[in-house]
Amino acid sequence: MKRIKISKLLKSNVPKDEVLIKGWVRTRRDSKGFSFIEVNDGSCLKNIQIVADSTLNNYQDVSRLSTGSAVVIAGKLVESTGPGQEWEVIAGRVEIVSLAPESYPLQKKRHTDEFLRTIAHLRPRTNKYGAAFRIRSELSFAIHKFFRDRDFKYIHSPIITGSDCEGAGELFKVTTLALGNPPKKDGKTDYSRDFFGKEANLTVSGQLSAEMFALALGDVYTFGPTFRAENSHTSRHVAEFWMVEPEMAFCDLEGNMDLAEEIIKYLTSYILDECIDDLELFAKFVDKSLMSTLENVASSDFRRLSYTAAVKILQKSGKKFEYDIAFGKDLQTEHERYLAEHHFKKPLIIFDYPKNIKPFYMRLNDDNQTVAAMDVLVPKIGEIIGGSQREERIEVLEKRMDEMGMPKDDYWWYLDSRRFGSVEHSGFGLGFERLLMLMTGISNIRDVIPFPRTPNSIEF
RNA sequence: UCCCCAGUAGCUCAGUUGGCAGAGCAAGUGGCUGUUAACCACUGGGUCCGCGGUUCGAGUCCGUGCUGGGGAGCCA
Repeated sequence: MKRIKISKLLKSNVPKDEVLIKGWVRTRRDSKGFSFIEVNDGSCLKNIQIVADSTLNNYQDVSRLSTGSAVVIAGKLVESTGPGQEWEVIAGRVEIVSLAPESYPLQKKRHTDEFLRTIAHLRPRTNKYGAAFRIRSELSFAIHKFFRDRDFKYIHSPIITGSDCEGAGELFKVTTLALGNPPKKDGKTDYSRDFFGKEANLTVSGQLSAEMFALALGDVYTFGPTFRAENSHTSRHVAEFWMVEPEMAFCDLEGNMDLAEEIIKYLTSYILDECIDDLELFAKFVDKSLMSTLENVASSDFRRLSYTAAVKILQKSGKKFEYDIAFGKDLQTEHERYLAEHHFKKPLIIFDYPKNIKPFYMRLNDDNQTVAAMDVLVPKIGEIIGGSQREERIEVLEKRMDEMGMPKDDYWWYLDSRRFGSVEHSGFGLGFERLLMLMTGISNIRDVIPFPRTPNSIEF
Protein backbone atom coordinates (compact mmCIF):
# COMPACT_ATOMS: atom_id res chain seq x y z
CA MET A 1 0.00 0.00 0.00
CA LYS A 2 1.21 3.48 -0.86
CA ARG A 3 1.44 6.16 1.78
CA ILE A 4 -0.99 9.05 1.52
CA LYS A 5 -0.27 12.52 2.85
CA ILE A 6 -2.79 13.94 5.32
CA SER A 7 -3.37 17.06 3.21
CA LYS A 8 -4.64 14.84 0.42
CA LEU A 9 -6.48 12.46 2.70
CA LEU A 10 -8.56 15.23 4.27
CA LYS A 11 -9.69 16.40 0.85
CA SER A 12 -11.27 13.05 0.12
CA ASN A 13 -14.96 13.02 -0.88
CA VAL A 14 -15.53 9.37 -0.13
CA PRO A 15 -14.52 6.85 2.55
CA LYS A 16 -11.54 4.65 1.71
CA ASP A 17 -11.08 1.04 2.78
CA GLU A 18 -7.32 1.13 2.86
CA VAL A 19 -5.07 4.06 3.72
CA LEU A 20 -1.49 4.23 4.96
CA ILE A 21 -0.41 7.22 7.04
CA LYS A 22 3.06 8.11 8.28
CA GLY A 23 3.58 10.92 10.73
CA TRP A 24 4.08 12.09 14.28
CA VAL A 25 1.78 11.99 17.29
CA ARG A 26 0.56 15.41 18.39
CA THR A 27 -1.63 14.20 21.24
CA ARG A 28 -3.39 11.10 22.52
CA ARG A 29 -6.66 10.83 24.43
CA ASP A 30 -7.74 7.53 25.95
CA SER A 31 -11.24 6.21 26.31
CA LYS A 32 -12.53 2.98 27.72
CA GLY A 33 -11.53 0.38 25.17
CA PHE A 34 -9.85 2.69 22.66
CA SER A 35 -7.67 5.75 22.15
CA PHE A 36 -7.81 8.80 19.92
CA ILE A 37 -4.45 9.69 18.40
CA GLU A 38 -3.91 12.97 16.57
CA VAL A 39 -1.32 12.47 13.86
CA ASN A 40 0.36 15.21 11.84
CA ASP A 41 2.70 14.62 8.90
CA GLY A 42 3.62 18.22 8.08
CA SER A 43 1.75 18.25 4.78
CA CYS A 44 -0.83 20.61 6.22
CA LEU A 45 -1.86 22.29 9.42
CA LYS A 46 -4.57 19.80 10.26
CA ASN A 47 -4.09 16.47 12.01
CA ILE A 48 -5.90 13.27 11.22
CA GLN A 49 -7.71 11.65 14.13
CA ILE A 50 -6.85 7.98 14.49
CA VAL A 51 -9.16 5.68 16.42
CA ALA A 52 -7.10 2.86 17.91
CA ASP A 53 -9.18 0.06 19.44
CA SER A 54 -7.99 -2.04 22.36
CA THR A 55 -8.29 -5.12 20.17
CA LEU A 56 -5.05 -4.06 18.43
CA ASN A 57 -2.44 -6.65 19.34
CA ASN A 58 -0.02 -3.93 20.50
CA TYR A 59 -2.65 -1.74 22.17
CA GLN A 60 -0.66 -1.82 25.41
CA ASP A 61 2.09 0.13 23.65
CA VAL A 62 -0.30 2.24 21.57
CA SER A 63 -2.04 3.48 24.71
CA ARG A 64 1.31 4.81 25.88
CA LEU A 65 2.15 6.74 22.69
CA SER A 66 3.61 10.10 23.63
CA THR A 67 3.63 13.47 21.90
CA GLY A 68 6.34 13.54 19.26
CA SER A 69 6.45 9.79 18.61
CA ALA A 70 6.67 8.61 15.00
CA VAL A 71 4.01 6.19 13.78
CA VAL A 72 2.80 4.36 10.71
CA ILE A 73 -0.91 3.64 10.59
CA ALA A 74 -2.83 1.40 8.24
CA GLY A 75 -6.59 1.56 8.40
CA LYS A 76 -9.72 2.83 6.79
CA LEU A 77 -10.94 6.37 6.29
CA VAL A 78 -14.47 6.86 7.59
CA GLU A 79 -16.74 9.77 8.32
CA SER A 80 -16.26 10.75 11.93
CA THR A 81 -19.18 10.06 14.23
CA GLY A 82 -18.07 12.77 16.65
CA PRO A 83 -18.11 16.52 16.12
CA GLY A 84 -14.89 18.43 15.42
CA GLN A 85 -13.64 16.63 12.36
CA GLU A 86 -15.08 15.40 9.10
CA TRP A 87 -12.91 12.31 8.70
CA GLU A 88 -11.10 9.89 10.94
CA VAL A 89 -9.12 6.72 10.43
CA ILE A 90 -10.02 3.45 12.13
CA ALA A 91 -6.64 1.86 12.67
CA GLY A 92 -6.13 -1.73 11.58
CA ARG A 93 -2.47 -1.57 12.45
CA VAL A 94 -0.39 0.94 14.41
CA GLU A 95 3.33 0.60 13.99
CA ILE A 96 5.40 2.57 16.47
CA VAL A 97 8.43 3.69 14.52
CA SER A 98 10.04 5.49 17.42
CA LEU A 99 8.82 6.60 20.80
CA ALA A 100 9.56 10.14 22.01
CA PRO A 101 10.62 10.05 25.67
CA GLU A 102 9.12 12.30 28.33
CA SER A 103 11.95 14.77 27.81
CA TYR A 104 10.40 15.86 24.48
CA PRO A 105 10.32 19.63 24.93
CA LEU A 106 7.19 20.46 22.95
CA GLN A 107 4.11 20.37 25.09
CA LYS A 108 0.45 20.38 24.20
CA LYS A 109 0.19 24.07 24.99
CA ARG A 110 1.45 27.36 23.69
CA HIS A 111 5.12 28.11 24.01
CA THR A 112 6.72 31.52 23.74
CA ASP A 113 8.59 32.40 20.56
CA GLU A 114 11.68 33.08 22.66
CA PHE A 115 11.68 29.56 24.05
CA LEU A 116 11.03 28.01 20.65
CA ARG A 117 14.03 29.86 19.23
CA THR A 118 16.19 27.93 21.69
CA ILE A 119 14.87 24.72 20.12
CA ALA A 120 14.82 25.89 16.51
CA HIS A 121 15.49 22.31 15.38
CA LEU A 122 12.14 21.20 16.84
CA ARG A 123 9.94 24.24 16.36
CA PRO A 124 8.81 23.35 12.81
CA ARG A 125 6.87 20.56 14.55
CA THR A 126 4.55 23.13 16.10
CA ASN A 127 1.42 24.37 14.34
CA LYS A 128 2.64 27.93 14.06
CA TYR A 129 6.11 27.24 12.73
CA GLY A 130 4.95 24.45 10.48
CA ALA A 131 2.53 26.92 8.93
CA ALA A 132 5.18 29.64 8.66
CA PHE A 133 7.60 27.40 6.81
CA ARG A 134 4.97 25.97 4.49
CA ILE A 135 4.12 29.55 3.55
CA ARG A 136 7.81 30.31 3.10
CA SER A 137 8.01 27.44 0.63
CA GLU A 138 4.90 28.54 -1.26
CA LEU A 139 6.11 32.11 -1.41
CA SER A 140 9.44 31.00 -2.90
CA PHE A 141 7.64 29.08 -5.59
CA ALA A 142 5.31 32.01 -6.30
CA ILE A 143 8.30 34.31 -6.83
CA HIS A 144 9.72 32.04 -9.51
CA LYS A 145 6.30 31.67 -11.08
CA PHE A 146 5.74 35.43 -11.16
CA PHE A 147 8.99 36.03 -13.01
CA ARG A 148 8.76 33.04 -15.29
CA ASP A 149 5.25 34.04 -16.39
CA ARG A 150 6.73 37.41 -17.37
CA ASP A 151 9.70 35.98 -19.26
CA PHE A 152 12.36 36.92 -16.71
CA LYS A 153 15.47 34.73 -16.55
CA TYR A 154 16.74 33.45 -13.20
CA ILE A 155 20.38 34.34 -12.54
CA HIS A 156 22.61 32.73 -9.92
CA SER A 157 24.76 35.59 -8.73
CA PRO A 158 27.92 34.68 -6.79
CA ILE A 159 27.85 34.22 -3.02
CA ILE A 160 31.53 35.05 -2.69
CA THR A 161 32.44 38.42 -4.16
CA GLY A 162 35.61 40.40 -4.70
CA SER A 163 34.00 43.81 -4.44
CA ASP A 164 31.80 45.22 -1.75
CA CYS A 165 29.15 45.99 -4.40
CA GLU A 166 27.31 48.99 -3.11
CA GLY A 167 29.01 49.62 0.19
CA ALA A 168 25.85 48.33 1.79
CA GLY A 169 26.79 47.64 5.35
CA GLU A 170 29.54 45.61 6.93
CA LEU A 171 30.97 42.60 5.15
CA PHE A 172 31.82 39.08 6.20
CA LYS A 173 35.36 38.28 5.11
CA VAL A 174 36.05 35.04 3.30
CA THR A 175 39.60 33.82 3.76
CA THR A 176 41.75 30.74 4.12
CA LEU A 177 44.59 32.68 5.74
CA ALA A 178 45.63 31.73 9.27
CA LEU A 179 43.69 34.03 11.56
CA GLY A 180 46.34 34.25 14.24
CA ASN A 181 49.27 34.69 11.91
CA PRO A 182 48.35 35.98 8.45
CA PRO A 183 51.10 36.87 5.97
CA LYS A 184 51.97 40.55 6.12
CA LYS A 185 53.18 43.13 3.68
CA ASP A 186 53.98 46.68 4.77
CA GLY A 187 52.36 45.89 8.14
CA LYS A 188 49.05 44.92 6.58
CA THR A 189 47.56 41.54 5.84
CA ASP A 190 48.83 40.36 2.44
CA TYR A 191 45.72 39.22 0.66
CA SER A 192 47.67 38.47 -2.50
CA ARG A 193 48.54 35.23 -0.71
CA ASP A 194 44.93 34.48 0.18
CA PHE A 195 42.85 31.88 -1.67
CA PHE A 196 41.56 34.25 -4.36
CA GLY A 197 44.65 36.43 -4.46
CA LYS A 198 42.69 39.40 -3.14
CA GLU A 199 40.18 40.27 -0.45
CA ALA A 200 36.94 38.36 -0.69
CA ASN A 201 33.60 38.72 1.07
CA LEU A 202 30.17 37.20 1.28
CA THR A 203 27.80 39.04 -1.00
CA VAL A 204 25.58 41.83 0.26
CA SER A 205 23.63 42.03 -3.00
CA GLY A 206 23.46 40.35 -6.37
CA GLN A 207 22.59 43.60 -8.08
CA LEU A 208 25.78 44.35 -9.96
CA SER A 209 25.86 40.83 -11.38
CA ALA A 210 22.19 41.08 -12.26
CA GLU A 211 22.81 44.35 -14.12
CA MET A 212 25.38 42.64 -16.32
CA PHE A 213 22.90 39.91 -17.21
CA ALA A 214 20.00 42.30 -17.73
CA LEU A 215 22.12 43.93 -20.43
CA ALA A 216 22.38 40.53 -22.08
CA LEU A 217 19.18 38.59 -21.36
CA GLY A 218 16.83 41.53 -20.97
CA ASP A 219 14.77 40.90 -17.88
CA VAL A 220 16.44 38.89 -15.14
CA TYR A 221 16.21 38.27 -11.42
CA THR A 222 18.23 36.77 -8.64
CA PHE A 223 16.81 35.07 -5.57
CA GLY A 224 19.40 33.99 -3.08
CA PRO A 225 21.11 34.52 0.25
CA THR A 226 22.85 37.76 1.19
CA PHE A 227 24.96 38.61 4.21
CA ARG A 228 25.45 41.66 6.37
CA ALA A 229 27.91 41.71 9.27
CA GLU A 230 26.11 44.55 11.00
CA ASN A 231 25.75 44.42 14.75
CA SER A 232 22.02 44.98 14.49
CA HIS A 233 19.71 44.05 17.32
CA THR A 234 16.22 44.53 16.00
CA SER A 235 13.30 42.34 15.04
CA ARG A 236 13.83 43.24 11.36
CA HIS A 237 17.53 42.45 10.86
CA VAL A 238 19.58 39.28 10.53
CA ALA A 239 23.08 38.55 9.29
CA GLU A 240 21.91 36.09 6.61
CA PHE A 241 18.74 36.69 4.64
CA TRP A 242 17.31 36.12 1.19
CA MET A 243 16.73 38.78 -1.36
CA VAL A 244 14.80 38.91 -4.63
CA GLU A 245 16.46 41.25 -7.10
CA PRO A 246 14.89 41.82 -10.52
CA GLU A 247 16.79 43.88 -13.05
CA MET A 248 15.26 45.10 -16.31
CA ALA A 249 16.89 46.54 -19.41
CA PHE A 250 15.06 49.32 -21.24
CA CYS A 251 13.16 50.17 -18.09
CA ASP A 252 12.93 53.49 -16.26
CA LEU A 253 11.98 54.26 -12.68
CA GLU A 254 8.27 54.25 -13.39
CA GLY A 255 8.44 50.79 -14.94
CA ASN A 256 10.46 49.74 -11.92
CA MET A 257 7.76 50.99 -9.54
CA ASP A 258 5.11 49.27 -11.63
CA LEU A 259 6.89 45.93 -11.26
CA ALA A 260 7.44 46.46 -7.52
CA GLU A 261 3.75 47.09 -6.96
CA GLU A 262 2.73 44.25 -9.23
CA ILE A 263 4.90 41.65 -7.52
CA ILE A 264 3.80 42.58 -3.99
CA LYS A 265 0.16 42.40 -5.00
CA TYR A 266 0.66 39.20 -6.95
CA LEU A 267 2.42 37.42 -4.10
CA THR A 268 -0.14 38.59 -1.56
CA SER A 269 -3.01 37.32 -3.70
CA TYR A 270 -1.16 34.09 -4.33
CA ILE A 271 -0.74 33.38 -0.64
CA LEU A 272 -4.35 34.34 0.07
CA ASP A 273 -5.45 31.84 -2.57
CA GLU A 274 -3.06 28.98 -1.85
CA CYS A 275 -2.33 29.06 1.89
CA ILE A 276 -5.62 29.97 3.45
CA ASP A 277 -5.59 27.27 6.16
CA ASP A 278 -2.17 28.31 7.38
CA LEU A 279 -3.02 32.01 7.08
CA GLU A 280 -6.09 31.55 9.25
CA LEU A 281 -3.89 30.28 12.07
CA PHE A 282 -1.92 33.53 11.96
CA ALA A 283 -5.08 35.60 11.70
CA LYS A 284 -6.41 33.85 14.77
CA PHE A 285 -3.37 33.64 17.04
CA VAL A 286 -0.71 36.05 15.79
CA ASP A 287 -2.29 39.12 14.18
CA LYS A 288 -6.03 39.65 14.25
CA SER A 289 -5.86 42.27 11.51
CA LEU A 290 -3.84 40.06 9.13
CA MET A 291 -6.60 39.34 6.62
CA SER A 292 -7.63 42.98 6.25
CA THR A 293 -3.98 43.97 5.92
CA LEU A 294 -3.40 41.44 3.15
CA GLU A 295 -6.59 42.32 1.34
CA ASN A 296 -5.64 45.98 1.58
CA VAL A 297 -2.22 45.27 0.07
CA ALA A 298 -3.64 43.06 -2.68
CA SER A 299 -6.39 45.42 -3.77
CA SER A 300 -5.40 49.05 -3.14
CA ASP A 301 -3.23 51.07 -5.49
CA PHE A 302 0.05 51.94 -3.86
CA ARG A 303 0.39 55.65 -3.21
CA ARG A 304 3.39 57.12 -5.02
CA LEU A 305 4.99 60.33 -3.90
CA SER A 306 8.35 61.99 -4.21
CA TYR A 307 10.74 62.28 -1.32
CA THR A 308 10.24 66.06 -1.48
CA ALA A 309 6.47 65.65 -1.16
CA ALA A 310 6.94 63.19 1.71
CA VAL A 311 9.13 65.66 3.56
CA LYS A 312 6.44 68.35 3.14
CA ILE A 313 3.73 66.05 4.51
CA LEU A 314 5.87 65.21 7.51
CA GLN A 315 6.69 68.85 8.18
CA LYS A 316 3.02 69.82 7.96
CA SER A 317 1.84 66.85 10.02
CA GLY A 318 2.23 68.72 13.28
CA LYS A 319 3.58 65.52 14.78
CA LYS A 320 6.63 65.67 17.01
CA PHE A 321 9.38 63.41 15.70
CA GLU A 322 12.53 62.44 17.48
CA TYR A 323 14.57 63.10 14.34
CA ASP A 324 14.42 66.31 12.31
CA ILE A 325 12.88 66.35 8.88
CA ALA A 326 14.64 68.38 6.24
CA PHE A 327 15.52 67.95 2.60
CA GLY A 328 18.77 66.04 2.38
CA LYS A 329 18.20 63.95 5.50
CA ASP A 330 17.12 60.38 5.14
CA LEU A 331 13.66 59.38 6.32
CA GLN A 332 13.83 57.60 9.67
CA THR A 333 11.82 54.60 10.71
CA GLU A 334 9.39 56.80 12.65
CA HIS A 335 8.78 58.93 9.54
CA GLU A 336 8.20 55.94 7.30
CA ARG A 337 5.83 54.40 9.79
CA TYR A 338 3.89 57.62 10.15
CA LEU A 339 3.41 57.86 6.39
CA ALA A 340 2.50 54.22 5.80
CA GLU A 341 0.46 53.54 8.93
CA HIS A 342 -1.15 56.84 9.84
CA HIS A 343 -1.19 59.19 6.90
CA PHE A 344 -1.91 56.92 3.93
CA LYS A 345 -2.80 53.67 5.71
CA LYS A 346 -1.66 51.61 2.74
CA PRO A 347 1.53 50.71 0.92
CA LEU A 348 3.38 53.60 -0.60
CA ILE A 349 6.32 54.21 -2.85
CA ILE A 350 8.64 57.13 -2.20
CA PHE A 351 10.90 58.12 -5.10
CA ASP A 352 13.54 60.68 -6.12
CA TYR A 353 15.68 60.78 -3.01
CA PRO A 354 18.54 63.28 -2.46
CA LYS A 355 21.69 61.97 -4.10
CA ASN A 356 23.86 62.45 -1.03
CA ILE A 357 22.07 59.70 0.93
CA LYS A 358 22.05 57.12 -1.87
CA PRO A 359 24.69 54.88 -3.48
CA PHE A 360 26.76 55.67 -6.56
CA TYR A 361 24.88 53.55 -9.11
CA MET A 362 21.55 55.36 -8.89
CA ARG A 363 20.69 57.53 -11.87
CA LEU A 364 21.12 61.27 -11.38
CA ASN A 365 17.97 63.25 -12.12
CA ASP A 366 17.96 66.42 -14.22
CA ASP A 367 17.69 68.57 -11.08
CA ASN A 368 21.22 67.39 -10.18
CA GLN A 369 20.02 67.06 -6.57
CA THR A 370 18.06 63.84 -6.55
CA VAL A 371 18.49 60.33 -7.91
CA ALA A 372 15.93 58.00 -9.46
CA ALA A 373 15.57 55.86 -6.33
CA MET A 374 12.46 54.34 -4.88
CA ASP A 375 11.49 52.60 -1.64
CA VAL A 376 8.32 50.64 -1.09
CA LEU A 377 6.96 50.99 2.44
CA VAL A 378 4.24 48.80 3.85
CA PRO A 379 2.35 49.18 7.13
CA LYS A 380 3.91 47.35 10.11
CA ILE A 381 7.06 46.24 8.28
CA GLY A 382 8.37 49.51 6.90
CA GLU A 383 10.82 49.31 4.02
CA ILE A 384 10.31 46.11 2.08
CA ILE A 385 11.79 47.13 -1.27
CA GLY A 386 14.62 49.44 -2.20
CA GLY A 387 15.46 50.08 -5.82
CA SER A 388 16.42 52.54 -8.50
CA GLN A 389 16.94 53.32 -12.11
CA ARG A 390 20.66 52.76 -12.64
CA GLU A 391 23.06 55.34 -13.99
CA GLU A 392 23.71 54.25 -17.58
CA ARG A 393 25.76 57.31 -18.66
CA ILE A 394 29.39 56.43 -18.17
CA GLU A 395 30.67 59.97 -17.69
CA VAL A 396 28.04 60.71 -15.04
CA LEU A 397 28.74 57.39 -13.32
CA GLU A 398 32.51 57.95 -13.25
CA LYS A 399 32.06 61.46 -11.90
CA ARG A 400 29.83 60.13 -9.15
CA MET A 401 32.34 57.42 -8.22
CA ASP A 402 35.10 60.01 -8.09
CA GLU A 403 33.02 62.21 -5.83
CA MET A 404 32.47 59.31 -3.49
CA GLY A 405 36.12 58.28 -3.57
CA MET A 406 35.49 54.86 -5.04
CA PRO A 407 38.27 52.80 -6.66
CA LYS A 408 37.15 52.74 -10.30
CA ASP A 409 39.74 50.11 -11.24
CA ASP A 410 37.97 47.53 -9.12
CA TYR A 411 34.78 48.18 -11.04
CA TRP A 412 36.29 48.05 -14.53
CA TRP A 413 33.86 45.30 -15.55
CA TYR A 414 30.89 47.23 -14.21
CA LEU A 415 31.95 50.33 -16.13
CA ASP A 416 32.43 48.18 -19.24
CA SER A 417 28.68 47.62 -19.31
CA ARG A 418 28.28 51.39 -19.78
CA ARG A 419 30.86 51.40 -22.56
CA PHE A 420 29.28 48.73 -24.69
CA GLY A 421 25.61 49.07 -25.56
CA SER A 422 24.56 50.83 -22.38
CA VAL A 423 20.81 51.34 -22.00
CA GLU A 424 18.53 52.67 -19.33
CA HIS A 425 17.79 49.92 -16.86
CA SER A 426 16.24 49.51 -13.43
CA GLY A 427 15.84 47.06 -10.62
CA PHE A 428 15.18 46.60 -6.95
CA GLY A 429 15.81 44.40 -3.95
CA LEU A 430 12.90 42.79 -2.16
CA GLY A 431 13.59 41.45 1.33
CA PHE A 432 12.17 37.94 1.26
CA GLU A 433 11.88 37.55 5.04
CA ARG A 434 10.27 40.94 5.45
CA LEU A 435 7.74 39.92 2.85
CA LEU A 436 7.11 36.76 4.83
CA MET A 437 6.56 38.85 7.96
CA LEU A 438 3.97 40.84 6.07
CA MET A 439 2.24 37.67 4.87
CA THR A 440 2.10 35.97 8.27
CA GLY A 441 1.93 38.84 10.73
CA ILE A 442 4.97 37.36 12.50
CA SER A 443 6.69 40.32 14.11
CA ASN A 444 10.23 38.97 14.53
CA ILE A 445 12.32 38.15 11.47
CA ARG A 446 14.05 35.36 13.44
CA ASP A 447 10.78 33.47 13.39
CA VAL A 448 10.40 33.27 9.61
CA ILE A 449 13.89 31.81 9.04
CA PRO A 450 14.56 28.11 9.71
CA PHE A 451 17.82 28.76 11.51
CA PRO A 452 18.37 32.51 11.89
CA ARG A 453 21.84 34.03 12.12
CA THR A 454 22.18 37.06 14.35
CA PRO A 455 25.08 38.55 16.34
CA ASN A 456 26.25 35.98 18.89
CA SER A 457 23.88 33.32 17.65
CA ILE A 458 24.74 30.46 15.30
CA GLU A 459 23.74 27.45 17.36
CA PHE A 460 22.01 25.39 14.71
C1' U B 1 27.24 50.67 19.01
C1' C B 2 23.47 53.33 22.25
C1' C B 3 18.81 53.37 25.47
C1' C B 4 15.16 50.39 28.24
C1' C B 5 13.20 45.65 30.38
C1' A B 6 13.86 40.66 32.03
C1' G B 7 16.50 35.99 33.95
C1' U B 8 12.97 31.52 40.07
C1' A B 9 10.66 23.70 38.56
C1' G B 10 10.51 20.93 31.70
C1' C B 11 7.20 25.57 30.12
C1' U B 12 4.56 30.25 31.70
C1' C B 13 4.93 33.01 35.90
C1' A B 14 4.01 34.74 41.43
C1' G B 15 7.17 35.51 45.51
C1' U B 16 4.77 41.44 50.23
C1' U B 17 9.19 45.18 54.63
C1' G B 18 15.49 41.02 53.76
C1' G B 19 13.13 35.80 57.69
C1' C B 20 11.17 27.75 55.91
C1' A B 21 10.89 27.89 47.64
C1' G B 22 5.16 28.62 45.45
C1' A B 23 1.00 28.16 41.57
C1' G B 24 -0.89 26.74 36.80
C1' C B 25 0.41 23.81 32.81
C1' A B 26 3.69 19.71 31.36
C1' A B 27 5.65 14.81 33.06
C1' G B 28 4.85 9.91 35.97
C1' U B 29 1.02 6.64 38.33
C1' G B 30 -4.11 5.42 38.96
C1' G B 31 -9.24 6.39 37.63
C1' C B 32 -13.22 8.03 34.23
C1' U B 33 -15.24 9.19 29.74
C1' G B 34 -16.64 9.31 21.33
C1' U B 35 -12.56 12.34 23.14
C1' U B 36 -10.62 16.77 20.71
C1' A B 37 -5.45 22.33 24.33
C1' A B 38 -10.25 16.10 27.27
C1' C B 39 -11.39 15.53 32.60
C1' C B 40 -10.44 13.93 38.14
C1' A B 41 -6.95 12.33 42.04
C1' C B 42 -2.12 11.44 43.70
C1' U B 43 3.37 11.68 43.01
C1' G B 44 8.10 13.34 41.61
C1' G B 45 10.63 17.70 40.16
C1' G B 46 14.91 23.81 42.26
C1' U B 47 22.93 25.74 41.04
C1' C B 48 16.28 31.29 42.41
C1' C B 49 21.65 33.09 35.44
C1' G B 50 27.33 33.38 37.12
C1' C B 51 30.91 35.87 40.31
C1' G B 52 31.81 39.27 44.31
C1' G B 53 29.84 42.32 48.35
C1' U B 54 26.44 44.21 52.54
C1' U B 55 23.86 41.48 56.57
C1' C B 56 22.78 37.27 62.23
C1' G B 57 20.21 36.01 57.67
C1' A B 58 19.80 37.56 50.39
C1' G B 59 15.33 34.89 45.25
C1' U B 60 14.74 39.94 47.44
C1' C B 61 19.67 45.11 48.62
C1' C B 62 24.63 46.83 46.09
C1' G B 63 28.58 46.01 42.27
C1' U B 64 30.01 43.32 38.03
C1' G B 65 29.67 39.84 34.06
C1' C B 66 26.70 36.72 30.85
C1' U B 67 22.19 35.55 28.29
C1' G B 68 17.38 36.77 26.27
C1' G B 69 13.77 40.48 24.74
C1' G B 70 12.02 45.53 23.11
C1' G B 71 13.50 50.16 20.78
C1' A B 72 17.18 53.38 17.93
C1' G B 73 20.98 53.65 14.26
C1' C B 74 22.31 50.83 9.65
C1' C B 75 19.24 48.51 5.98
C1' A B 76 16.16 44.41 3.06
